Amino acid sequence: MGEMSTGSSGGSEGVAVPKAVVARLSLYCRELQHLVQQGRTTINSAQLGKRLGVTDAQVRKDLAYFGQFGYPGIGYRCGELVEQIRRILGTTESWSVVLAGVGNLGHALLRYRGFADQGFRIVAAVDVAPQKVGQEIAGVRIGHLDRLSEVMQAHDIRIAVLAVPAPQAQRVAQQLVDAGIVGILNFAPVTLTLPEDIAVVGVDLSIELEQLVFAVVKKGVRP
Amino acid sequence: MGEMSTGSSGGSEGVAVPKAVVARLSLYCRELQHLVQQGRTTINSAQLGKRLGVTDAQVRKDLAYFGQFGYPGIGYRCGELVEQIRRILGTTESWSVVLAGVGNLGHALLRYRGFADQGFRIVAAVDVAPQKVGQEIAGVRIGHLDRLSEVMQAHDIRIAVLAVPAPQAQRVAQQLVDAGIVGILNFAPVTLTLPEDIAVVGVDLSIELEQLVFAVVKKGVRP
DNA sequence: GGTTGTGAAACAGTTCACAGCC
DNA sequence: GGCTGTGAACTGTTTCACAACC
Repeated sequence: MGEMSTGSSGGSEGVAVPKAVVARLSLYCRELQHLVQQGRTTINSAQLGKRLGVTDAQVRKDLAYFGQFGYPGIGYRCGELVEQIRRILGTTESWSVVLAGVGNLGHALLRYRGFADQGFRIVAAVDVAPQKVGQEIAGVRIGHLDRLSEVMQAHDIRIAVLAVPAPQAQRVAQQLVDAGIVGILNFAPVTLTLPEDIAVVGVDLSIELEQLVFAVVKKGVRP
Repeated sequence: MGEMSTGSSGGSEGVAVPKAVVARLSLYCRELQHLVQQGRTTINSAQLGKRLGVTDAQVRKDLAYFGQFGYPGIGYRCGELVEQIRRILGTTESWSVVLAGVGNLGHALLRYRGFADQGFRIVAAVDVAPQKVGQEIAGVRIGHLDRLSEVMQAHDIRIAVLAVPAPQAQRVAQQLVDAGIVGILNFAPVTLTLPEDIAVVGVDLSIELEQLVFAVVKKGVRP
């Protein structure tokens, strides 16, 4: 579990950044993009924080992990800060993504417009069902899982979205890793066991609902 | 907001429970359910923790917030602990859910089997598009957003899944609250502004990918 | 033997408050 | 005047380590 104490290799930042800070960075970025769309040019830490339910000091501290982006007496320039955060997150350039598993959810993810807006492009999909392989959905051709390596090399893909049924998830994840994938967004309701150098972010829709139910029950509500 | 009282057994919560603890509770529960399916009857904190990447002490401390569920020398009985955690989370009984917004994502959520497995039932859906209203998908009738109150009362619904486009999200969320919804699982990429007593859990698919990209870039990978 | 539950210690994250800057 | 960036203080969370128990 504990690694990367000596902040070397690749990343330009020395100190370890709390995971919670990175999560908030995405929220700041999203809110700032909305502000830019509305034509707003500057915002201060208190105003930005209030919109997201965090304190002004928190906003400043979070950003201070990565540099000095504000202007004393003014605040932050919205457009400029969006670019800086995108640079920090690594989303200034567009990322090519492969989708593994074109079921209900995979199908919806292929058509989801939100990804493109943030610089993500699902450029390929793979599945094992013969009736799906060869099809094209939202302009994306579905290949066979066994041809994964070819697909990945053809499109220079590094990260994958895993949307296969739970029983297949571990096996397919391993195939993704074998083919060279270094990051997986996992929608299957299982904990993947993979090499430490593979990044995994899990999204379990039922768990999100459970967390909501707990918050609701805490307030005294019952089904 | 909590007061301490209640003697010992019969677990009711007095102390504030960290959000992170509740999140892990869901993970424990999911893993335990898999274990039960495999026929396993007991597990100790170290084994359970290892599967999820947390320490044994963490597992025990998390559970200790809610009572004493383990057996010294043995560990935890899987089936029993699943029930206890479900009781804590409030998911022993089935929850009825309304889906607001039957686009790509909403469509997939209506068909998603994972919800039913965890005791969630999307029993109604609402939208505003005339060609969608009146349709039936996965056995769920789509009603008009304006008839929300009737739909909710008919099915005794407390919580909602919000899957409308970003520009409509705040307005529709307000309508949900006005109709009596007390918890919202929000898939729209916006921060909702709602009364404090409304529970909101946000899932932004692009943000999840951003977090994955950051983790990958940290390791030295580039698109 | 093995394992839990839990105070105490250690660590991490957040808030405070103010110097410095515009 | 307004606001950021940041060390120091504080709060919350995780880990340690051991008595109690099976």
